[in-house]
Amino acid sequence: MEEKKRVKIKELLLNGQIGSDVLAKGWVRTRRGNKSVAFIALNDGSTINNIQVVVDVEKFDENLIKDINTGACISVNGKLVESPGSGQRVEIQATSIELYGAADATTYPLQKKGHSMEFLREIAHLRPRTNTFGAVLRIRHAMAYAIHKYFNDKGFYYVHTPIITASDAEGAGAMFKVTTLDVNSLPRTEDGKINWSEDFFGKEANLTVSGQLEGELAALALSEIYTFGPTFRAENSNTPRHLAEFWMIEPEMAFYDIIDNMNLAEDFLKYLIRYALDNCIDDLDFLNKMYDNELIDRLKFVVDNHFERLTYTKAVEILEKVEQKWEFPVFWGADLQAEHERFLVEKHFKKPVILTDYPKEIKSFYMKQNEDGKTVRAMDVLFPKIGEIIGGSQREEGYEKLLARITEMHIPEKDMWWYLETRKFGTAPHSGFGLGFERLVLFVTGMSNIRDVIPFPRTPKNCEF
RNA sequence: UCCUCUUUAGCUCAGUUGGUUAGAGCACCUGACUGUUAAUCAGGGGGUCCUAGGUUCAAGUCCUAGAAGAGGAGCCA
Repeated sequence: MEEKKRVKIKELLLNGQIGSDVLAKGWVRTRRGNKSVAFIALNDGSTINNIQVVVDVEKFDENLIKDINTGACISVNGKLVESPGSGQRVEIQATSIELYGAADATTYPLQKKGHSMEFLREIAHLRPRTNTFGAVLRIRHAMAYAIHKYFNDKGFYYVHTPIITASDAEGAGAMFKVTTLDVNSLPRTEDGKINWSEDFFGKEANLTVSGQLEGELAALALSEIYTFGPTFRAENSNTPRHLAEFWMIEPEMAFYDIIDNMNLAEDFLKYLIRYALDNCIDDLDFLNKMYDNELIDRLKFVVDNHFERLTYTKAVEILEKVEQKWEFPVFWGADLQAEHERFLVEKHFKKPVILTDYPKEIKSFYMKQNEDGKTVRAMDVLFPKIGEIIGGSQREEGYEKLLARITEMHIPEKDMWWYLETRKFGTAPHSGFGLGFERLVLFVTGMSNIRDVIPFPRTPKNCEF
């Protein structure tokens, strides 16, 4: 007998030929019906849409049909026919069904009805089988693919920066220690401090908080590069926008000034959102209907409008003039708080905003200093709902100026020797930025909690699965 | 880390001023129904009221401590 090939449900629904014999495999979403006919909604993850399998009950073993309930995995042979019922174009008239795995209805935690996001987080091993997580995971994949495609098409090289690092220089946040020492009996030096020279790397090591500094090294050789990998922050942040383990995209470009950097960031974000609209519309329609009925309009709005660009100084002027009580005072030199950023994006400009030229005191040591001596060429891209989605800057390429900042900010020069050498030998103007991948997926899916756009969220007090 | 709220059936929740045997919808089980669309209809089973201690004749309900979850803030991406 000829072995039939499984066809994905997405393909069957899109291009399935009426009258053809087909083989479909997937997980049962629901089973409905009566004594003589059963309807099975089958999903294999290739699309948010289910295919309807119609079973003439009398032709099948009664016990087999009984076991085909929500969560079961089956293989279906049958004929693809036009559906007489409304709601679907085609359906499979089953001729034989193989049960791969039953799912005991009394203990299977997923129901046909919706569940709360909180409950689904407790069963993260099963939540990919829900419509919502299927949609989110497909969109997440599409965004990862589009990121690589965008940069590849522009001639950027994908550089793998280290995940374990000995430098703690960027100061982006608290780090996770990496060690093979026996924590119950740590080796000590004579003055009682931990003797890291006995550890695996012979010195203190941590999980990276950013690949930027290493990315700069590559950009000062390959011109245009990007990193895309996991990063780790040991901050005790309990918010819907923070994770202890998250993925970050960090392009770094030689010969780009701050304007080029902004142009790239805006074009990049619009490209990604447009890609989602062009390639994930079924999933977006579902999310738009179930969670956020302004989602698609908001995505289109971002694609169609210029991001508002203004300096920090100008933003402070606007905020100072506004008749509004702030929880945190606004004055030149203060870091802008969430309430201020939200006001600018959601009330004042009503569109994405790029703020530039922040006071140097509130920004990192590596940012290029302006001639005014007070500000640096930083840029933050602020989005509605999620706030800062991108942070970036033109980098300080002058050796003396960089060294002065490092000294001022009490960063150990000996740890930064390799970074400083790029300014000593063949330095070049260059720029870059960081995009939090989950923040992007959060915006594109309209989900409200970042724990629901990554398969296995790592947050304080949570490292299950 | 700070502030606020929440925790009762598998899930989502109600539970009055502290008072008899703890309530609903959905899910599940049984039955009915020859084309369903989160199918429908009838019946049934199902409880460590988050944990520990306390007040009281009596605690799901009041008090204290703790745990977990959520929202806001800070930190940031």
